[in-house]
Order: sequence, then structure tokens, then C-alpha cells
Amino acid sequence: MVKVTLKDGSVREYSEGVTLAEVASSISGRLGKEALVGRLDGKLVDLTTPIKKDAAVEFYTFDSEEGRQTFRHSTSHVLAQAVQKLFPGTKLAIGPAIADGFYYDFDASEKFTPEMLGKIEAEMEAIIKADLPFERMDMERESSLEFFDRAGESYKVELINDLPVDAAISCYRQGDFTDLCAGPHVPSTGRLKSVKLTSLAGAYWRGSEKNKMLQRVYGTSFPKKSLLEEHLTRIEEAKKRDHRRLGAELELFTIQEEGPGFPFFHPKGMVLRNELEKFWKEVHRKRGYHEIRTPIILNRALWERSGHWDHYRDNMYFTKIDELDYAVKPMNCPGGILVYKSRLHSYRDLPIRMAELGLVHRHELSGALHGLMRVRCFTQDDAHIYMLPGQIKEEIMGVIDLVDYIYKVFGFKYKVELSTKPEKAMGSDEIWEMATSALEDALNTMGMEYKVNEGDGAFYGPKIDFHLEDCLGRTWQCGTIQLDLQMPELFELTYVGEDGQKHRPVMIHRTVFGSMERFIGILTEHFAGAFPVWLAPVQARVLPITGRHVEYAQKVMDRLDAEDIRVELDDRNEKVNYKIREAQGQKIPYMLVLGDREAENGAVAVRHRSAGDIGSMGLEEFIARIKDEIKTRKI
RNA sequence: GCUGGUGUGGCUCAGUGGUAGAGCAGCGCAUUCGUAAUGCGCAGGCCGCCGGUUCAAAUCCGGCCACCAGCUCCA
Repeated sequence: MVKVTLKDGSVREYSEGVTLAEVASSISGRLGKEALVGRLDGKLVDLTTPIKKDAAVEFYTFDSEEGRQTFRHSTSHVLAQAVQKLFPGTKLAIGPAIADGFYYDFDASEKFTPEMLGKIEAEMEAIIKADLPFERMDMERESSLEFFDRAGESYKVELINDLPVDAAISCYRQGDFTDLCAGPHVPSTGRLKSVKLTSLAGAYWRGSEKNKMLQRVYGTSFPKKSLLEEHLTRIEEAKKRDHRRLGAELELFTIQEEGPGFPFFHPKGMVLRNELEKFWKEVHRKRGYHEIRTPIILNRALWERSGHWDHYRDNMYFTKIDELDYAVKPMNCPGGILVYKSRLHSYRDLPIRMAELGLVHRHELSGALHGLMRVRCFTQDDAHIYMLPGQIKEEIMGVIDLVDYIYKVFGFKYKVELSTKPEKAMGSDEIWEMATSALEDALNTMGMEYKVNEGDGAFYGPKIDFHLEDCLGRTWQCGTIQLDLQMPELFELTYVGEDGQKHRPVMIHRTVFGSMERFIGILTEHFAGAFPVWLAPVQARVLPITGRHVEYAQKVMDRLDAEDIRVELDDRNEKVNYKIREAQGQKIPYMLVLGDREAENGAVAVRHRSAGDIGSMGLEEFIARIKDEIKTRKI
């Protein structure tokens, strides 16, 4: 007999060799049906695993991350089986579960087309219907190599060869299909129920553009058809929040063929942008930043000195002035450094926080452009902090706090990543080590959760990145804090210390919004275009019911205008329903419906874009209300 | 940059070799209306660009450009 301890702490006895699936069924019929995978003494395992000694056991259904991952991963095996059946000779690369589904990379002689996805799906459904059990096979390294080599699965051979010598190697088989896989899997293909292949894309083997491009098939799966449908509807809804679509509908910005990656900001987009800048300037002034502005085009020699010529040239634009070489700035730091160097600094002046809303240009790959999220010119809300080595931690913590403060004003949740030394880096390992641990130290002291991104740092130093989500859950780097031990050396920056001697300051580069463009993109999707009143391009629209109310409406509008409230008058000869419909479409926060009743007693009938009709109130009362919302930046 | 897809009035889309269409938006006229679409009428298109095939091309072929998804890269 074995003693099995369940999640709730209760202990049950079973005969030795009982499987997890049997335990689950004995707890409840429903758990037996819904459990997908289990945990045995802390290790995620198949439900078919026998329990041979006393152990702690947990079960996961589709409601848990573990359950969903296993479910999608198993579906990817079914996809691979279907593809190999339909297209014999197709080689398999990898097929993991991802956030909302799974993918599998194939090296196939025929080109997959969208029409073929339907056929593959049908084949998958047949495999699911056949309810083939997933069988685990633990293998010796040699025999696994032999097996995949004979099958012509060269990618699998490469994967096995790259596994550590002592790594356990396992395969999973369903029917006549076998794949290299650590597992675990659901018990059988019949559990997979509802499958949808969603898209087709190229993907480099092992993510390197030096390797062959494989064909990646994306899909998702659910244990019930209704869940799949819900998921697809959710994605359709999310697409309506796409900033590219809303940007056009709300007349915020456009991107034209004449300037791919170079956005045009329209009047309404500029209002939003200016409000953001106003807020940003206010907060930075309060936190001891001084604003500067540096030129967009600077001499090539500067870029050679900064290292950009060697490390960043591919992303830069160049020009000639009077036969001399110049570059369009891809970063603000070298210019900012020249401002620092223009005079002598005492240790008493440090830290010096110099901020710049700087327009930078970068040659991004054409295929990487994406609305306002990735463009070829953007305004960074940059700042460079020059400080004593002893001030590093405090300054970094100050920036982290600032980012947190500003993101909270918009109600953003964010993720933090720490990026370490890349391949193309300047400076010694020791310097990188020191800089990286300074960033880590600050994060740990502040109790921040973060993920480490090995090799993702800037060429001059490691960085802390702040990532925000778009409408489809894709994340974009916005804020960043980069500790730079290179530029101060390269530009021979100094301050005069207590001892009267010159010393080297430490420098950090940082942004909060990241780029005004990207931030506006994120903001638009986050609020689905319904910006908080303080940011809304139009804060109120006055809607006279008939022509005879226009005069009063004009008065109301003038009064609001005098209070610096952004207001429009809709005096078109249309029904009020029509005017409301349009104002709603423009996501204008307040609509003031004005008829005889309002004109008589100086009132406004207020409609809020999300709360609807909130009744009539005195004009002054409404002004007090909206002004309070603006002042407190209510979201 | 790479893989796949898409490109027709301001917007959403129909049109697969034979004289370019619809709805919405716009403009005009009528309607003067109380919380999400009043009616009638009128305009508007080098069918992304360049070249080829054909008696004839939005439609077939080639090249280029842009966009979309993903890869790579990144604020």
C-alpha cells in the first residue's frame, strides 16, 4: 500500500502502482474526467504514472496554467502527426505551448497555404476521435539518436546532441507517431476536443536568421467548443482596440506610404501628446530634472567616439553637410553628454538629472514596423543622470519609483526585465558584472519581481526594462534604465571631487514612457480610445436639440472654453440621437444635451460616454465636476 | 531583412478577361426633432506603382512599393 497526500493535506491509501489517473477518479468522477496532468512529489508528470511509494500528489485541469500548457502541448503533437501523415517526409523541429495556444515548426518540401490548414485540422480531428493514448518511452541517448537519425529527423538529432550528457531522454508516442519530448502529456488524444489552426508564419530554426527558415503553424485548442468560440470572439473584440484602427477613427495620427515608420500626428493626436508632455514635464521638474534639447544631426566624429559608429551604424541614417559626414541621432546620449561637458562640475552638483524629449531616428527593418509601436522616428522621454558612484543605487531606485508612479496614473500593470551583457558589447566583464549587480541590488531592495534576459542589454551597459501590454497581450518595452560605464570614459567626463581632483562620474540613461509614440499606442489600446478626461482630445461636446437652442449652446460652449475645457459644438441640423451616436463613436467623455428646459434655467443635461444619461445639473456644477476630474487625472 | 497573406472611392467590402458597384461618410434640399443612425437627391475611383501577355486586364504573368501576421530586431 502507498500513502498519497493530496493538496488539501488529506491522506489516502492505495495499492502500490496505482496511477495518478486512478487516484483522481477515486477523489471525484469529475476530477477523473477533467484532470489533464499531475504533480508527483513536486514533479509534473503524466496521469498514467504509477505511484510506487508514499507521495504528495496534485492534479491540474484546464483551469490551471499547468493544465492548459499540457493540453496545448499535446495538441501540438497531434498537429505534427497530422502534418506528417498528409505530407510524408516533413521534418519536425519544435512544438511548444505558448500563451494562448501552441505552434509547431516544420521543414516541409511543400509550401503550406491557408487553405491547407483546414485539411490539417480535419486530419487532427480524426486523430482526436481515434482517442490514441499518449505513451511515454524513456530512452538511452544512443538509441534515441539512432531512432531519429533513421527517421531522417535531423532537427531532433541536433536537439538530442545539444542536451547535457546526463540528461534523461524521453519520447512520446500516440498511434504510429513518435516525437522527442520531455512531457508530460494528457492521457490520450481524445481529451483534446476543440482545435483551431490560426495562422501560418516563417520562423528561423533556433531563432537565428543565419539558419533555415521553417514553416510555423499556430493553433489553439480547448476542451469545449464554446470555450474556443469565446476565445475567438475575445480576439475579435481586442482587435477593435487596435491603436492603428482607433488612431484613424479618432483622427489621432496616420502613417502614410510616403513615410513608412514615420507617423503624422493630427490635431487631436497632438492634444493628447501635448497633455502627456505637460504632465511629464511637471513630474520631472518636481523630481529635480532639468530639461535640455540637443540637435538631431551631429558630426560623424561624435558617433565614432560614442561607439555608435562601431556598434549601431546599421540602424543609423547619414547625411553630408558641406562635404562632411553627419549622422541623424539614433540616441540622445552623445548630445546630452556635450551639454554636461560644456562646463566644470563639482561633486556638490551631483547627481545632475538632465532630461530631453529627444527625437531620434533609427533604421528598423521594414518587416518590424508596427503602427506607433515600432516606428523609424520617435521621441524618447529621455534623461541622463550623472552621479557619484555612491549615488547609483539611490538614483536607480528613484527612477524605478518614478516609473511606478507615472504608470499608476494610467492604471498600467507592467512587467520588469533585467537585461545583461550582449555579444556586441563594449567594456570588460568586470565592469559589466558590477553594473549588473548594481541594477539587481536596486530591484531587490525595492522588492520588484523581475525576469532576467541574458544577453539583451544595450552595447554600453545592462538595463532594467519596463514592459506594457497591447490589446492582444503582446508586450512592448517602454520604460528603461540603463547603467552606462562606457560613455563617461569615452567622453572623459569629470567632476571635481572633495579632494580638488578630477574624477569620473557614473551615468544612467533612462526613459519612462519610452517613446511618446509607443506610449500613445499603448495608451490608446489600454483605454480602447476612451481616454481619461484630462487626456481626451475633446472633453465635452455641446449638442443643441434644435436650431433654436444653438444660441444657448454657443453660450455654454464659450463658458467652458473660458475654463480651458476642450469643447466642441455640434450645431448641425441633425437629430439629437444622431449627434449622440457620433459623439459616442468619438469616445467624447461628456455630451451636453441642450433644449428648452436647459436654456430656461441655465442648466445642462449631461450624458457620460459610459454611464449614459446622468441627468440635468447647473452649468457651474458641471464645470466644477469636470475640472475636478481633469485636475486629479481621474481614470 | 526573411516566410506567408493582402492592396478596388475618406471607411468597410462586392466584383476572376468584355463600358467599375454597394453601404457608411461627404455635399445639396426638405425635416426642428429630448439621450446611439430622418428622408430624398448629387457628387466621388490611373482598381497600390511599373512593365508584360491579349483585339480587350481590377481580373492572367513578372518586378517594385505599402500594409497585415509571425520570425529576427527593438523605445
